[in-house]
This record gives sequence, structure tokens and C-alpha cells, in this order.
Amino acid sequence: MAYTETVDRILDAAELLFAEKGFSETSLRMITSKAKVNLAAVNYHFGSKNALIQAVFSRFLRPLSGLMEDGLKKHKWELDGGETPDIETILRLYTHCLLDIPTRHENGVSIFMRLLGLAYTQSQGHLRVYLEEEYALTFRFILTMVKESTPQLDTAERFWRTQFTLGAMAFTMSSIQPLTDILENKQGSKADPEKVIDYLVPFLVAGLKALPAQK
Amino acid sequence: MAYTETVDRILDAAELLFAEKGFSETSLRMITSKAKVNLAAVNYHFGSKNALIQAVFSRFLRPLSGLMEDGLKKHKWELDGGETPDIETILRLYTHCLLDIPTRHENGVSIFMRLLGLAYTQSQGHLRVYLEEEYALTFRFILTMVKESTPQLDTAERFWRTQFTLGAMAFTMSSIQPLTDILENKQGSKADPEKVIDYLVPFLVAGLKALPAQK
DNA sequence: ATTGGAATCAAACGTATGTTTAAAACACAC
DNA sequence: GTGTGTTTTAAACATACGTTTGATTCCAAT
Repeated sequence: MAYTETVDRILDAAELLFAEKGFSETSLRMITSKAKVNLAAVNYHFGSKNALIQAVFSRFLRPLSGLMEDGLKKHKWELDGGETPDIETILRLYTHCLLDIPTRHENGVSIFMRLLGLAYTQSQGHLRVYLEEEYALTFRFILTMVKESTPQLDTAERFWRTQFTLGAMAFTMSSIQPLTDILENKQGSKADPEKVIDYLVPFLVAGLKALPAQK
Repeated sequence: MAYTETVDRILDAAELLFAEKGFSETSLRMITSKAKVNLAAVNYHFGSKNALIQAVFSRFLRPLSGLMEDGLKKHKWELDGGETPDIETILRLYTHCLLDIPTRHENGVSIFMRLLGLAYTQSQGHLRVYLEEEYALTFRFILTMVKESTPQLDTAERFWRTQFTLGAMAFTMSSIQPLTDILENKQGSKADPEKVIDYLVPFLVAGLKALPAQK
């Protein structure tokens, strides 16, 4: 994909609109008019709407993947020295990598998390396949870390708790702006979306560390 | 809404297709041909596609609302005698009410959970407004119970933990069938979707009971 | 200055959508 | 059996969509 002004303008507009409305609910005409480019530009530069959707994810995930693998490997290496990886450390590393990704918009992370949530729940078969193929290594790496840090769980229980963790993160992140607004209204004072991470990690750590359910 | 065979056939088909594909991705023609009724029947009986979406939710939520309020009130009444409500009891009551709802399809609960997840993540403004208006009382009741059973949390932290709980539940439930398949493949033996509840509750209880994050 | 490939543009294409229409079929009270 | 209101039907409607076309503009290399 050649770098051009037009390509980036389309990606910027698409990212915002997809996050706001969903994939099917956002038309190419909405995107191109927001990006102030010609309608045909999307098909010219990306080939199709589906390819555009994947490109939006790629632009965000490309640096994330690197950041996370570096961070995890570094940490793993340190831990090889003796200590057992702690689940809280992993979660904090993961969330901080997320926050470190350079984004094109304010609240870029919220926007992307919302997109991930959409990709996960709307079936969007092509996207699921694409994400799994492209980032399988990163995902597997994280799962290994989780496994080593939760030796008290059997396969099934660890699997489900990982899903619960993902769900809590994606679900919350994907609606973080409206939720923040609701909270502000509720408590009558300013609420900071970034602070959610500080609330999220202890909750998840406690859940992951909990004793197994009795069979 | 008059009760007719046609109306139910449409609702049955719509419920399945919406859960499978999402709202926008399901056309009225898919629904009416699966239901073996005329295309115009949807607009005749429901007025519009959006109204049909709401009707699908109503049919499921109407009994749920009753079941849950009964169960909660009964429990609350017992607890007025002295004890503090326990968060685990509340979650179990809630999940059991969900499983007790009579459904028209096998895995009816999974289907509905998936619909709820979709409704929550796809913006679907009209649905969100509808759900909040229609079931505000039930929701508020649950929140009160959660508040009484987590006195260690301040408003913001309780709010976010409630969202995390919702997220873990809805997200997992909304993909419970594909996830169950993955797990079966992973561990090489049969996995039961209903068992997920047994894994879910301890995870959430631990998260909700965890000590507050330090500020 | 000329050329040739890349990028832009307005316009159109074919298709699918939600909705509406008006006639037909039906059900049931009188 | 007739008449009335409800339900079903096939067809059409208007609109919006993703995509394609072919002409035009742009810009760097010759």
C-alpha cells in the first residue's frame, strides 16, 4: 500500500465512523465525504470495503504487535532467571502497551478498543479470520504467560477465565466514552477514561487468581 | 400486538437470524423466507424493521423481568430479617433466572445473550433507548443489591466493576457456542455451555469482592 | 515540451434494501 | 349468503449501497 495523503485521510475517517456506527452501518459515501475524497478512491486504493476494514485494523495493530512482543519477551527473559510471572504484571504490561500505541486521534485507544469489540461481536467472518491469521503469534504468547501464572487452574477453567477477562476489557473499552459520561452524570464530578485501567486490573487479577470452582 | 401464528413465526426466524448475523446484516427477506411468510407481513404486523427488533427483545425480556423481580424481592425480603445480601447469592439468582426463562429454541438463552451483546455493542440507538426505558426498574433493583453487598467500594469503583461484570457476561454469552467449540477442540473432550455459569460466578465474585484499587 | 503511469473525478451500473400499494383471500357475525 | 374487517399476497416503489467505467488531471522522468 503506497503512502499517500488520500489513503491516510480515508483511514482516519473510516476509523472514526466505524467506531461510531459499526461496519455495515457506515457507507463508503459517509467515509469519503468525511475524508473529503472522491467516492471511487476507496476502491482504487484499497480494492473493496472489506479490505478497507482490515486496513484500519492493520494500521493500529502493526505497532501494537511489536510493542507487546518486545515487552513480553523482555519480561519473560528476566523471569527466566527464577521468578514466576505474576498475572498482575502481565495485565499491566498489556494495558500499558495498549496505551503506548501512537494514534491519529484523541482517545485513539478507546476508538480502537471499540473497533475490536465490534469485530469480535459482529460476526464479520473475514475480519476474524484475518486477525487470527495475522496476530496468532502474539495471542499465543500472551496465553502462555497466563498459563504459567495461573497454575492452579485446569485447561477449561483457564480458558473461560481468559474469555471473561477479554470480555470485561473489550466490552468496557468499547463503550468507554458513553460510560464515562454516565458516571460523570452520576457522581457529579469529572471522570477520567484513563483511570478505568486502574480499576480494571485489580478486578481482573482477583478473578484470575480466585480458587477454582468446585466440581 | 395481536397474537397470531404469523407473528410468532416471524419472531422465531428473526431471533435466530439476528443472533447469527446481526441486525443490519439480516434483511427482512431473509426473515420472511425462513419464516415462510410474505415479505409485507413484517411491516403489516410490526410496522417497521426496528419495531421487529424491539419485539424480539420484548418477547424474551417480558418474563425475565418478572422472574427476576420476584426472585430479588423475595430474597431481599428474607434478608431484611438481618443478614447482608451476599454478592454471590445475587449473581447466582440472576443467572438462574436467566436460565429459567422459557424459550422457543434450544440454547434459547445463548441466543438471547448474543442478541443482548449485539444490542450493547452495535450502537442501535433506538434499541438502547427502548431497553433503558422499558427495564429501568429491574436494572435499578439489581444495582441496589450490588451496592448493599459491596460496601467497600466507592461510587466510581462500584460503577466500573459492574460494567466489567456485565462485559464478561455479555461478551462470553454472546459467543458461547463458538467458544465452546474451540474449547472442545483444545481439550479433546466434550464441553458443556451450561457449565460456563459455574466458572463465571466465582470469577466475578472474586473481582467484585477484591479490595479497592489504591488511589 | 513530451510522454506515460498514477491519481482523481463525475457518472453510471447492477443489486439489494425497507416500505407501500392495491387487489385477493380469508374469517366470521348477522 | 351477504357483508365487513382482517390478513395475506404479488408487485412495485424509492432509495441506498458497493463497485466499475472512462475521461480527465496531475506530476515526475525523459
